[in-house]
Amino acid sequence: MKNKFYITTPIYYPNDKLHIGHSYTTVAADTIARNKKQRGYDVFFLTGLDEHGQKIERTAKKVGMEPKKYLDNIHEWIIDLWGLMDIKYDKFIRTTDDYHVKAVQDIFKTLYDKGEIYKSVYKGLYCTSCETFYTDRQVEDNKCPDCGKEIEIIEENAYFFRLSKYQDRLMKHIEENPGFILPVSRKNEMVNNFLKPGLEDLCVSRTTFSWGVPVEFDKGHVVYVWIDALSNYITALGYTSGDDKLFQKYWPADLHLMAKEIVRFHSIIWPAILMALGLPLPQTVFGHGWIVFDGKKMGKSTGNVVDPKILTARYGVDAIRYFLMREIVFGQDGNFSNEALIQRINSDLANDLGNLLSRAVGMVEKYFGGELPESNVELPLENEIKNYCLNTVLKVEACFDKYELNDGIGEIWSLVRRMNKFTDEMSPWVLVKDESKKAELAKTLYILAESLRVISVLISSFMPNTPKEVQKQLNITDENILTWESIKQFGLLGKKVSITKGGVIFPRLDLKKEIDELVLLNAETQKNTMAKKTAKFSLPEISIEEFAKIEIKTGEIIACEKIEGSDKLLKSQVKIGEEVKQIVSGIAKHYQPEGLIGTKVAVVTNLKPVKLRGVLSEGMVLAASNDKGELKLVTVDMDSGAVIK
RNA sequence: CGCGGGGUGGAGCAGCUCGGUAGCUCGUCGGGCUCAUAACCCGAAGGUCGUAAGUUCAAAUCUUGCCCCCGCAACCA
Repeated sequence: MKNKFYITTPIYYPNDKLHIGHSYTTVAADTIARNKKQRGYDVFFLTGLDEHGQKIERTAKKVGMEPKKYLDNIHEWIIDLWGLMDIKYDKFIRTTDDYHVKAVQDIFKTLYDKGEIYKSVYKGLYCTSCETFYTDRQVEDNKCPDCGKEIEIIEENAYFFRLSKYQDRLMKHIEENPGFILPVSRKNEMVNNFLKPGLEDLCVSRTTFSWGVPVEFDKGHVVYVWIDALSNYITALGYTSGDDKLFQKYWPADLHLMAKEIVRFHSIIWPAILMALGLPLPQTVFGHGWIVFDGKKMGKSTGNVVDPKILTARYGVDAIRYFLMREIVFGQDGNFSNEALIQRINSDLANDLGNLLSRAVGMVEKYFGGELPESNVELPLENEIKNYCLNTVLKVEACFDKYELNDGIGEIWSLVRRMNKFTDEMSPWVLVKDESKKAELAKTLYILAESLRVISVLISSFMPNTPKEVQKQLNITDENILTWESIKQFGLLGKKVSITKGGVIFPRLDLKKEIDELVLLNAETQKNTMAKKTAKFSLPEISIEEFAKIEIKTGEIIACEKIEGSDKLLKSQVKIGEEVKQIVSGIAKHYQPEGLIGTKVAVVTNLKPVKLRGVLSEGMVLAASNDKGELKLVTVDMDSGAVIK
């Protein structure tokens, strides 16, 4: 009986655009899944989309689409991305899928019937933007501790989950199962920050929006994200549906993989829900780190968004997957930079691996016309190499089991280097000159070829395509010697090896040239997507009457200064005809205050005044900005006070 | 005291949970080789592990204080 292995990524929330971080999680999960599969586990790999909630509802509205339509577009885009990244999931769940909706309703009802969920009146501080309630202690100055916006006091009927009840059991479980939350630093964080201060019951329904799973027995209530999204891990397996074979087989999950910011939900709330349902808990919740770009968090405003589609198109999926899994210590924050990517490709893939294949195959062809004869001599180094290969396989297994992916790859690459060294130690180009050393020569090349067989299998979980090319050049067709078990034996490659020299698998890249190209490509794509986006998601039409409500006039800036404590805001006095208005604008990064004096700009004059950073603003200065973060004020060569229509 | 991450040879990082010879990749310098993708192999230089104090026979690793960098969050009318 094979062991099963159930692995999940979070279901991503497509409110904002997905970025390389999501690819990172998914690639990591795919790599682990492939490795387990290779090693004979019966693997089930789940990923998907979290499609409910107020933010989705709003975003869809903003772009003038039905939520479902909006989500369908995104869904398509992601399926395409995962295809490009060679992600082989077993199931893709969407929380809008019928079976999920039904199962969530069942779960909610069950918990309610069991008394795990109770109805109560919530009177509390609520942030509409974050869709979150906060306690008195968390809120300061009437501002949301998370987003800083105004907090409203809301009183609503809502359902609560008895989270507090599970405090002790959770604590006990975490202490007794050291592998439950990984890495360990994250476990400590959970215990110290959340469990020790004490858990409060959790509000699990909402009446403030409707885009979600309705609570069947109480119209107007919608199941909130905790139960809706987290339970995807069991509903995807058919939990509560008529057919729960998959659930019986695969639950509990062996690994919930995610980025560190959502470890809390998975290590506290989710287990408590499972306890309430009387279900076993997942084996491991693993929180990996974030990817930063050139030391800075990536973002649209900084123009450093890494587009996985561009990168895979240019360098191939394998190179990108290799880089992500190799460069970043799994579990910690890591850096992504174009330089590092190119250097990795050059040194590891081209120089070490590609070159090893190239020189080995090249010599078989050059010295033996592509057909390696059988050789029975034993080389002094043979045993050492054999053991090196075997040990590497075992070490890689251990690394994968501890989810130390980058270390695992490191082990494989020391084998690659060992083989390059072996080549030098044997110096086949010297042996070839001595007719009596023919057998040693043949054996040397055989060992090289055999080690490449082992390497090709070792790398296949994170590089799905390269092994095929290696195996093609070595003419390996027998699937039996490409299994994980088979590489625990050295010498399975047929005694007579024939090779087919192929192309260079990883060409060396010109660092400077590539960096320039990438910057260009990135800028272009961003422009394109931006153009597409505005075309697709333009604002709804308005009537001339509506437009007429906006009063725009020319105004002359007569004074301007920076606002203390803000790096973006300028405060200007603008003369509009006879009147002077004070206007605050977010242009400090683009203009020096002194330079603006005398500038004639377009001003919206009938905007409702507001306070920004405590400073009154009585209008809006118009400016044009593009996706590169450039900004230019709209200037008008007319007397101040002229009406713009 | 908003939250979080981090300060280790020129660069990027590992090691820290469970104290005990400071390790890896890149770069630099010198050498070797010529099968190979100007690649490969060997050797060398280079670190008081941010700082101060404490615990200890022993601290990069544990404790405490301080300094510095970064990300998030906020203002964009």
